[in-house]
Amino acid sequence: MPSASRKKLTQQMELFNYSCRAAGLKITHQRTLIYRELLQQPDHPTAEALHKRIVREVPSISLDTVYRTLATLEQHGLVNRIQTAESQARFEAVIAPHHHLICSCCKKVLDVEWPEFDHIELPENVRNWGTINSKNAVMYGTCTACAST
Amino acid sequence: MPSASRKKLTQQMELFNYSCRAAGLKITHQRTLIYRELLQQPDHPTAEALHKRIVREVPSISLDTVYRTLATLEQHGLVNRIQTAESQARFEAVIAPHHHLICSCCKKVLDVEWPEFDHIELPENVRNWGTINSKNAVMYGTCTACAST
DNA sequence: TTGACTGCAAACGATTTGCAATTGC
DNA sequence: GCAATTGCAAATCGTTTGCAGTCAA
Repeated sequence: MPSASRKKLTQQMELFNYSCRAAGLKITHQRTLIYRELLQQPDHPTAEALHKRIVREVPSISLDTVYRTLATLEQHGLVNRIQTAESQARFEAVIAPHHHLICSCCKKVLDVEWPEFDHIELPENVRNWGTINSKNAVMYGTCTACAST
Repeated sequence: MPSASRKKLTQQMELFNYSCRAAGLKITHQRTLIYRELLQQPDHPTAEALHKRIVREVPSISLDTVYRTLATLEQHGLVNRIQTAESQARFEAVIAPHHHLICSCCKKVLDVEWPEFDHIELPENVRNWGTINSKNAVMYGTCTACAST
């Protein structure tokens, strides 16, 4: 790993530790492993995929803990759960607002920024509905890799 | 039911029959019931909710059939599956492009039109990713009903 | 020390599936 | 009549939970 990204990772982990303390969460070995792995994986892994990777380093970690940790971190806004039409949920570390591009074929999820979307006004009738906390765009299609096969 | 909407329903059911035939799907009593119920329910029911309602009319229909039918209709683009962070999937008859407003509290899903969104250009980097078939916006918030309690 | 966290195993709930009977075309 | 579809029951799969031991603070 280039030293620049290693440094960034360290910073993000420090922020994670800080957020945990602020939320009253203990900083356990497992939580650290899970969050670090999530930061390093750009591919929105499922709980199972995450577990498989971490087990290589720490064979004793259990899948339940991965699930439980992700749920806890999600509750505290440190992790996002992405529900697609697939059976399994996917996760990502919360970094910056962005949107998702999902390949209907291989189910891979790609992050995209879309400032034009972030800035447009909400539809009118939303106002009397209540308060919006977040809005998100999801695009479905076929990626070039799948299209070429 | 006012006669106008009854007439509309009949039209939609005729379209359904037509689409089934076009897709090579047999028009069974159960499929008709399920699709009609879905058309009449504006609240994006879950498979179970749908089943509960239909059982009143036809006690012999099984939950499996509801699941199977929804999956079949979804494959043929007659029904949309809406996956939220909830455990259960919700369904809607495909009518016109629209977007979703989800209350984080009561989990109810409301349809909204949002032509401004439909018309904005896709983010740039999407073009080299592949082909987009559809795009959809989801907004999360708290509805006034939940906020007032 | 002490309550939060973990691993284990068992439970859970939504959805799917194999099979024999039934039904639409 | 034949293939598609259904109902039934059992299986599956992702995820959650109870409990006793362990660990961070």
